[in-house]
Amino acid sequence: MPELPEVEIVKLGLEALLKGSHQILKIEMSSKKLRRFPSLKNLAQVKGEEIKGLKRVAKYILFELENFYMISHLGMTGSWRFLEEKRTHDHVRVFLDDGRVLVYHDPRRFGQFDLIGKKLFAQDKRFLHLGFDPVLEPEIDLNAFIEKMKNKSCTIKSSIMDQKNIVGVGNIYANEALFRAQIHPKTPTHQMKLKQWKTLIIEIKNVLFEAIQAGGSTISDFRQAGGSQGYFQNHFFVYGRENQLCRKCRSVIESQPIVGRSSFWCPSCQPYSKIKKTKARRREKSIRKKTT
DNA sequence: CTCCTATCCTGCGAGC
DNA sequence: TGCTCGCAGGATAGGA
Repeated sequence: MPELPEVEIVKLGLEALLKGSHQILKIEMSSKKLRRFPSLKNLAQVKGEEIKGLKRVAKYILFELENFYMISHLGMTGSWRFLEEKRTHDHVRVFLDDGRVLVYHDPRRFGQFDLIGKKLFAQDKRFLHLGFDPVLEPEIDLNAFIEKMKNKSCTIKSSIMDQKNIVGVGNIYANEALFRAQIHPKTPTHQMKLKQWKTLIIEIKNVLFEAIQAGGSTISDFRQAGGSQGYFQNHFFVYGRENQLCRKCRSVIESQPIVGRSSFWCPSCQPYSKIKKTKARRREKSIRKKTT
């Protein structure tokens, strides 16, 4: 479950391991399909190109080559390692001119590996409608942002996980940021007050920065580019803590899926009672009636 | 246009 | 012990 901090950590690790100039001799793909994979033509054309540098765009890692971008998205279980031996679920092998082989491993294959010509990059749908990056561009026009969000009926949790609004926040950090900002995850987006938005954006930045400092969060699969673990999972206030005591007020942490994703909150730090009856809540009630 | 749901995929752990 | 089943979730296609 790599989110912005984990992707940033992987990118920094790769950057360190790829210091100096490196040429790509060839790229081998496994026969199993990833969410995205390059055309045979691009795979052939990329031979001999040099890796000039790495960038993170949202949850994507971009290897800047001479004429291409090599695009990596870790999906749920993706990881990069320098390895010789073949393992199951190794899907991409990038052979470098110094003899090393950079291997992309991804059991669940939710990830992407792609090659795209630099000229086509600007119009690629994956990168066209991205929201602001809380780490790379921490200063935003708050009024314009709130204006964009004010008519949204969906929950605040899905709004901050929507890459069109803010990039890099996934399920874990959405839960954690909402706890820190003392906002219930089911709050309808249009009900958010100016002060709540200010606090929430600050807490999103805080939690992402702190997670990067801790080397990311290692939940089952995540590994840094060198294979080591992150430690931020030890600092979760709510994620995965259903029925445990709130670290701030000792109330019992609640959990329930919200738009299909597991969600956790403290009922007294993030009270639901403040929320007025809304379309969203009425709809939820009618769904409950149907299922009982 | 916006909103919302289903889908992809494998490993793991709970329950019997 | 060994089996089945449900869940984990980022992005996206397609339906309402």
